[in-house]
Amino acid sequence: MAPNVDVTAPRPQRADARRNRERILKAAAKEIGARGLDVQMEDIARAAGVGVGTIYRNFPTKQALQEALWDEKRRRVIDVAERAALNPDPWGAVEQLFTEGTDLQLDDLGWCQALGLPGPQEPPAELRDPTTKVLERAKQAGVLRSDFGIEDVGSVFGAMSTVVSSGGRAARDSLLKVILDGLRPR
Amino acid sequence: MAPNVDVTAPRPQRADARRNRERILKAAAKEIGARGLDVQMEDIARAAGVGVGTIYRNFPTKQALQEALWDEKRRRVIDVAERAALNPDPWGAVEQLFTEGTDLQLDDLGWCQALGLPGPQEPPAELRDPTTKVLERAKQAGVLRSDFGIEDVGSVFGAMSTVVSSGGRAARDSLLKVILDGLRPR
DNA sequence: CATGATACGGAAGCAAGATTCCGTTTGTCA
DNA sequence: TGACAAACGGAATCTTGCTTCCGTATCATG
Repeated sequence: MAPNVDVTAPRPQRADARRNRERILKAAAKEIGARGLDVQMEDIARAAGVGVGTIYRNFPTKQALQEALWDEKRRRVIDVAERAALNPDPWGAVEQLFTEGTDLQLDDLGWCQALGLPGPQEPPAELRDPTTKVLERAKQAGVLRSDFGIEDVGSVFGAMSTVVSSGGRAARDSLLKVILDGLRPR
Repeated sequence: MAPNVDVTAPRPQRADARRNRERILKAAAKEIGARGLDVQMEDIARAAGVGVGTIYRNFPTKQALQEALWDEKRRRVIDVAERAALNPDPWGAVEQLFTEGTDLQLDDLGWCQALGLPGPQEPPAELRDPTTKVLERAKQAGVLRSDFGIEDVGSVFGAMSTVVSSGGRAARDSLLKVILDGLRPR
């Protein structure tokens, strides 16, 4: 037997192909972030400097391309939640969670639109756990209203996404101020 | 000259046509309210018991049909604002404004979606005036935070629309409670 | 640098849904 | 009730934008 014949091993991707994949992701993030979910595949291709066919060689559908962007985004959202959970100040952690969380919405219209759509109601555990920690700790410390649960966090981000996408930073700041005040115990 | 020849007078619409127009509006409100903005013209036609052609004889485009629905909706929203302005309790008026305003969103998915879209930023005077009155009176009485302006009212309704359309009444209740608390002065 | 495998561009193909069109039906009026 | 205009239904058409396909160009290896 030839021990090195591994039938399952596709040889590595060509260098230019890998480069193109990155360009596509970057261009898609930029275009969708700036103009929203309904930018056309042609526009993304043009921005990436490739043909549409090249996009489809990397991502089977437009939806799959978006999903790839959300994966990346999800990583950043989880990062925000984890860093907030490390904040020693219980109320500061809450503020940080929502402020930095909505910062991620500010320059990404597509993401804001996607948050409005009926998506998966259950966030992944990596996101839920640190978020729960922030809430519980704040309630324990008596700085967060006790009827505010993990599922309301999604509501707040959903709500903010609409406001951010139509009113930008200024609208975000005003409404977030109101909501944060409303989160203090009565 | 024949004094009764009025060239600008189209003779009155046929009775069945007027009936159909009403049916279409009612069916459109129901379908769009239940399934959202992207119900198909065919579905609306079927629900109204007419052919698509009949819809187009009354409304030149799908957009025009929606606009007709929003006109009706706008009347109800103005009504809410006017009644709130009559509420003798300054804070009660604020609560009434937002509670009844979001009640209008509860059974109308299409309207919620439309509120999320980049629409006209300036509300008509008939809506702005009573709303301003409610806010000013509440600020005067010291029961509303002073940095909350008329333009933030739109933000709140936009925010709520997303929450209502994905979380229904329960989500509306939770978030509205938070926001109303946040509207009290610090 | 020759050769085969990979990857590319973008025109053509398709699908979904809005809108038009026209032969038929129905209401109105004398 | 007969005649005509007004309305109707819904198949055909048009539009828009995603996806596929294939002839050509580029990379990697001996």
